[in-house]
Amino acid sequence: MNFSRSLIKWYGHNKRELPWRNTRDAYKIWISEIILQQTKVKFGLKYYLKFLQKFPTIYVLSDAKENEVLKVWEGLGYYSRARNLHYTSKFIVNNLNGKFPNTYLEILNLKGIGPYTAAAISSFAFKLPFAVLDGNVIRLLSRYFGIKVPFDNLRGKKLFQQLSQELLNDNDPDLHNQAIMEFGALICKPKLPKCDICHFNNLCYAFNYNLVKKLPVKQKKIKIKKRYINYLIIENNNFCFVKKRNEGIWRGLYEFPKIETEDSLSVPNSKDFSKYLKNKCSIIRHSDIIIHKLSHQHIFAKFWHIQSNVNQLESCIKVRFNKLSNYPFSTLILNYLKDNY
DNA sequence: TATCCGTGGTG
DNA sequence: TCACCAAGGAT
Repeated sequence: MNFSRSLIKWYGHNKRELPWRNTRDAYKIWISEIILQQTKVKFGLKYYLKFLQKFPTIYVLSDAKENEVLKVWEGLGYYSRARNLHYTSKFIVNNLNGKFPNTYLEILNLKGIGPYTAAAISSFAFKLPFAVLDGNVIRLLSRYFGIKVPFDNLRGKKLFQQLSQELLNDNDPDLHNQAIMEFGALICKPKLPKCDICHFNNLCYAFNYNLVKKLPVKQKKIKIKKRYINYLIIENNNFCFVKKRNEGIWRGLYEFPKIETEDSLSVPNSKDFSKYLKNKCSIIRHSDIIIHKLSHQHIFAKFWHIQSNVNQLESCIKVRFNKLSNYPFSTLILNYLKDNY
């Protein structure tokens, strides 16, 4: 039995029951694949169920407001996925008569869909012979074949993609792709892989040469920036002010007006405050420093509660405290609101 | 092409 | 505690 057949047989006996595996509906498969990008299955599952409940068809999604889509996505991270999903739903409804494209290249051309997702949808929804290459596949191939080429550069990616495609079972590309990813997720794991019960250990290069912990090889290291942000919760009776982010991290989400400083979180000086508060105001209290860690930056945040009589703020909207939950916020702000209101 | 984009789990 | 990583893609 060849590599692919063995994987598919293992998959048949060991797979997890997941809702997107019981459908050929390209819309549902698309949603699941976008949600699962850089996201653990267990975490993404609840968002998948919530998303399809709220947006059961591509038409419902295309009719929604961006705020609604981001609200459902709230807490999941990588919010451009939600914005692109929304954009592409409109594109398909308006230009493709609501019919999800059924060729690899057409799918690949959709916004938010790259090589991995195009191969996944092509194979799962249409049984087209395109091999997926994700973190699971890279790890498995790297170990099994003893590939020491770093995967996080163009040469490495091409090498792994080609190998992945060569191994593909053209008769069952859908099962093959599911199986190889599931095997990577459950057996050939990043840490403490289950080599003792692995069907392939006798033929696995890394296992035989004690290189399991060294493979795959990653070249680059990420650099982490530090940022210092004071959020101003400006209260006027039952109202406060928020504004929509238009760039950078958390684009499309809402936040309180803020004062960002360079080196540390000092008390904002009166000049900074007066930019926002021309009328009388008083600081009621402030939070401790909250450290919010993201993949590329550590944010040191402080929330300032300010009593004021201002009725409008530039580029801000005025929102009742009990209506804040209608707007999408970052997890950083969400956690703070949850603990303090 | 290097960097940016989130959050939570893991050992 | 902390570095690493997850069904990656856009710019």
